[in-house]
Amino acid sequence: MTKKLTIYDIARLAGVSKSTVSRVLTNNASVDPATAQHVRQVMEEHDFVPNFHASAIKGKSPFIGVIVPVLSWDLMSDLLLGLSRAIEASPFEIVLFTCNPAKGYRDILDRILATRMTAGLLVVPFAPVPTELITLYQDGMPVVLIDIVSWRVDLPSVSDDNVGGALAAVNHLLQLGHRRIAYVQGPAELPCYQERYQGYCMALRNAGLEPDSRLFFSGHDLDFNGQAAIEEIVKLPPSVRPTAIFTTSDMSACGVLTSSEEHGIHVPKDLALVSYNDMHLAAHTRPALTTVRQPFQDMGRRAAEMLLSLLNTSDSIHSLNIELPTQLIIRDSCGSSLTV
Amino acid sequence: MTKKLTIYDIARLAGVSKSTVSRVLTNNASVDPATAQHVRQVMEEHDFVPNFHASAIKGKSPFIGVIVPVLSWDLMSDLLLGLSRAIEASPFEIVLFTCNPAKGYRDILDRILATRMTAGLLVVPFAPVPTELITLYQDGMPVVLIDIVSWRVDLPSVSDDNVGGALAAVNHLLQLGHRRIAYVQGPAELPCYQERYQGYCMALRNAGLEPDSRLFFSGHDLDFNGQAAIEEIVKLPPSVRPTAIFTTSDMSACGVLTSSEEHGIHVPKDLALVSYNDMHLAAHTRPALTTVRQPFQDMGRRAAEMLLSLLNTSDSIHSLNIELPTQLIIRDSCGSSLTV
DNA sequence: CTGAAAGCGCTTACAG
DNA sequence: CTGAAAGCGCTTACAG
Repeated sequence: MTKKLTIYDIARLAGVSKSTVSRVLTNNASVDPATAQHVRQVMEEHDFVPNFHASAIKGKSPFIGVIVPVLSWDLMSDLLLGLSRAIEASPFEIVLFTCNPAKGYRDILDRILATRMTAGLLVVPFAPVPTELITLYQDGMPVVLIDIVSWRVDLPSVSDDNVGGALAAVNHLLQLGHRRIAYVQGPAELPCYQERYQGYCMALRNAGLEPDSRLFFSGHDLDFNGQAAIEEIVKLPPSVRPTAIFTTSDMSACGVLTSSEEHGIHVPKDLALVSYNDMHLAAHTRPALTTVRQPFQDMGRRAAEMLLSLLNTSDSIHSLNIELPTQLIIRDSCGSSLTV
Repeated sequence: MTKKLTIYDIARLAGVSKSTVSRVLTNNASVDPATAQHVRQVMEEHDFVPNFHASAIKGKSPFIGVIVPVLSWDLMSDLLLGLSRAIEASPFEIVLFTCNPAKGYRDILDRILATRMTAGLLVVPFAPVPTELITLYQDGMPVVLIDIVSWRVDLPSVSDDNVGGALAAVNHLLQLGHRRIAYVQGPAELPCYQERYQGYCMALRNAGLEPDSRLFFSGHDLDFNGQAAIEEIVKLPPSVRPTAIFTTSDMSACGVLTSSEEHGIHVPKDLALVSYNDMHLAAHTRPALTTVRQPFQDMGRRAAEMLLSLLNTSDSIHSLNIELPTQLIIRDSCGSSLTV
């Protein structure tokens, strides 16, 4: 194994002291531009890369911690993709922590806190943000939340516009002439669903309509939700039966599709459907889903950029909160092309 | 910020020297069981976690590097999931490197090599395994390949059974009575496709059939592939036209589905379809795909376990190669339930 | 089995 | 602007 060079070797080769080499490495102290240039060249020639761990022990860590819940959701990869692209271009590396939602992130935060392992943290919270994280932030560790659930907390964050997304979705159905639009959501305790419901109500009211509680469906199991909604809907008297349905997640939409098929209900002819997420599968269901695209890749990128800037400026910027717009992707399930 | 404890503090609290504390930390030297127990208890009481970076500078790194190509493929998350579960239970953390396939992994490997940043490496190769990696391994850095492309190289690896998977897929179609089975694959230079083709041929020959070159389709763009195959197939004279099609990736199957629909070809009635991968969307297309499930989560887990054991035994185990079985998931696209 | 001491590769006041 | 020196928190021969 080729002997590893140290700053001492570089110092010797460049004819300076290792203090100077270290200074050009951290470039936070004044070094004569000419010597700096020379040192840099020597490092280049010898493919010198400083030992991360040695730097980290006194200086700052070269790692950015990324804490995500379930990796098995395809949109999580989009998020990781966006964020890793942004970090790739920086001198930092990504340390990935997956968090068993059941266990919570206390363990992980303790470890990070105790070991000063990371310079900053990018976290995708899946439960109310724990006070440990806030403490950590107040103590000087830069943290940026990628908040897809919309937990409100006084920390820098990137989120997406749930109200606006739902508004656009329901407006689209209204424009197609639908008046009775059912609403299906996941666990009611999650703020993102509350916000999407707000958007739904707002759209209806703007059109002079009132939400009908018989058309409201909520439940924990997304997969199952949509199916359950259809089971209820078919029992409704024709006069109150919806002609359209807004599912606040694509998994629910899949349930709606499955169950509709079983009941001989044709989507979109008999029932128009607009969904939420734009998971990869949304383009491949039959009919393909008209759905609100959440900008996960962008959210990842923006969050990483925010963290990187927090890392660069020693003065702690006050809590930034960026909310990214969503986009309605029109495919086949809403029957846009049909006359309703 | 609560003052960080060091082994010196623990030593003082436990009434021993920091050498002893360090020894129980690394537990690779003889320490009196009673004192070890006592020290451990003191650490426990004070929530002591050693500084990773400090350990890493002399001892071994607490990081396992994971190098993956595109994160945007949903099965990649399954892989990460399996591997992170296994590593979670260990004292190691995951450092994630995403590799722009265009750039290749030379840069990354150089960095890892130069900085001794990781104790071991889990890599998902997307291009022929570079010699740097082999050198790294020979120089003592444990490496395990998660080889979904089936690059053959003398390194510990976990892969899946391409020949067997294809064999099962085509056998299933043969059992349903199909005699003319088309074959669609991705880039021919990838060994995994060559192996799947072997399985395809093997199944046909076992049934006394010969592969027909007019039913062979290969191309780089998976998405497009399936569509292109259908375009060709419809031009074929009825006598040679296939009654079934085996696509070696789910993306191609999506293309087949789309294009079939356009041509009024009903899957599975007019054309039975068996695919490969079992991506998440496979269950949600219409018809849902009968497809060969690749055991990505298991592959991740097994690879991590192998690496962990490599990390524990100082004597380098000779190149282990595990090949995991695939499983044919029967859904609707093959028309199992129909009489052909 | 255990301490005192030297050292890992880097950073950072402290002088100049 | 730059060196010599002390130090980060841990590990590991070296004695005992």
